[in-house]
Amino acid sequence: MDLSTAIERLRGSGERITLQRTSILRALIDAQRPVTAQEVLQRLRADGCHASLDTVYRNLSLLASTGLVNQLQLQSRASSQFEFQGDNHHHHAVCLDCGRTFCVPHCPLPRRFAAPAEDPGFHIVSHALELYGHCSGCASKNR
Amino acid sequence: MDLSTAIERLRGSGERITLQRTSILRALIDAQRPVTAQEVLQRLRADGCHASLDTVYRNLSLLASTGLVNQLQLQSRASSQFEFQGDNHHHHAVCLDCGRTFCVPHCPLPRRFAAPAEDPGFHIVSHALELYGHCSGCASKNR
DNA sequence: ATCGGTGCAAACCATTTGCACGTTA
DNA sequence: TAACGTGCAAATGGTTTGCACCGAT
Repeated sequence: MDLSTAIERLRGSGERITLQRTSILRALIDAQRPVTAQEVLQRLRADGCHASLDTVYRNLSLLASTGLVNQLQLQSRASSQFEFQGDNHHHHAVCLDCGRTFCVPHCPLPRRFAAPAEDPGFHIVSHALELYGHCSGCASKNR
Repeated sequence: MDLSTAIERLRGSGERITLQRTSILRALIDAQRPVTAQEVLQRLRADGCHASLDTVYRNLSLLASTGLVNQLQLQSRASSQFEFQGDNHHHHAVCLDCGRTFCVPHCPLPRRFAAPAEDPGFHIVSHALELYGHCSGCASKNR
């Protein structure tokens, strides 16, 4: 999905299209990987768009509720990361050294997956898989 | 693994055995599922053990660094959850309504799993899988 | 013109930390 | 008794919120 499609979708759900909203979407699309709210703000500034951190949060949250953006809560990282939600289901690999997050297209989950033993009636609606390790950049630095 | 084994392991790595530490371990073992630091504190109080929240955090963090405790960061939940780390690898199912976390013994990951396309040299050391959905208790309430 | 969006500052809340005192080994 | 652990209170840092002004429709 590209920027203008995303904007049309937003407009379709009755939201106003502001400079900040457009820029935040563009920043996420440009990033190509999950980024923090702070990183979004920096990208906006670099882009010449004035916005405050609270506006970034407010909009990321709005975008997440429309499904255009996906919010990740990763282990051992203080702040959440946000990514533009293309239409493709995927997972993430997180570098334990630099905290950078990469996308992993493959999903190992079968259609039907075991329910928790303690609650066989648990109804699964979604899932998240994170791989933790060391990216090649950090691995070479540590050697 | 039981409480005394865990304590021996702690002692083995040169840590002092305090009343608080023992009680926190016991609370986690009793809980049988991941709980927040606050819940641990409540369990200590119910157990008649005086401790402050900071001590709970300090010890959970210490226990996590020794591997006796596993710290989970789940989506859409403000605070992290902690669980006693038995020797068994497992995953978690989180109820989107009540926030309760259940353990899922089965792991769908093959030994060798795809690396991120963007970084083929990424070295995976661990992973986490969370299933999100509705537990049977909440599902029946919502009906 | 209206109503939602934004910026600012202040509030919140989980978690962390400094320091003096208590406790384990 | 020598470290280390704990409690208290204060700091921290990401995120949220109240309110007055601004801008999109």
